[in-house]
Amino acid sequence: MKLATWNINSLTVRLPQVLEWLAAQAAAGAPVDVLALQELKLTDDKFPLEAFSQAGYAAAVFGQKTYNGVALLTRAPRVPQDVVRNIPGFADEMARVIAATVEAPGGPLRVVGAYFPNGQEPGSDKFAYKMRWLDALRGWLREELQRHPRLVLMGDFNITFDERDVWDPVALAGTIHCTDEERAQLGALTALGLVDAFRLFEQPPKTFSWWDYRQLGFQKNRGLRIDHVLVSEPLRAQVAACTIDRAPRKNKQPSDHAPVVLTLGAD
DNA sequence: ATGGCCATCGCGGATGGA
Repeated sequence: MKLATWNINSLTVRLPQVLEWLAAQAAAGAPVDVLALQELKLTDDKFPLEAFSQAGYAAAVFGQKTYNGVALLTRAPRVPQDVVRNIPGFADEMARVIAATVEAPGGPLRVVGAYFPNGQEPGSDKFAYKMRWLDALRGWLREELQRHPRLVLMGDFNITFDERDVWDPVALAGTIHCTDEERAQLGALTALGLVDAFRLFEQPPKTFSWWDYRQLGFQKNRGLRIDHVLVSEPLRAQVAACTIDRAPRKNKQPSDHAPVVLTLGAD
């Protein structure tokens, strides 16, 4: 079973690339079973349900005009069940979280797709919002993990774990995505019993999931690893692989993010 | 380097992203 997360920075612009990527995975013999999308930047009524349906996918959508917006795609015959939008009990104008249960080998899987706040700059109002949002996410996930021990949290976290995730850890020390406060929040999340699937495996150094559009960031591999897949402890033994697919970042009009892919074995 | 790039809204240039 294959799951993936991808911040596509406008589904209006990137729909053809998403369909093309899904088709390429299937053609390679390993179709994507669940895809979490972030930054749709469109409302639910503009979501291309029909196009995904023709590609063999059902969808749960939580859209928003201009900013944010998240969705979960599931390959037929799977459908997203028990869908939850945003963090229950946390009032939020922004569409950042969508959760659903999907069938999987070894039992149902709870999948949480999330677009974490950027935070802009330490000390800013947006940074304070990011911290509040992370507090609320953690509180909710603690309960969610009790209800659903087999849980995957994936998305654009907008936080690096450590200096391995940063192209220039010295120059970027203490800047947004790299602050101690953000990393402490990430640590608190993993302390709930969530594991960074990517680091369960030996990985090439300087593997990133995002590159700035400016200054030939991708060509020079000046990037960050800020998109993550976290799995709950009961799933750890099932994790067969976790990789970042740089190929779509080479497209003509790419998203600034690349998809992160998780492969789960039978058990 | 005051920024470079990209998407949105909307038709100029601000805002947000990371």
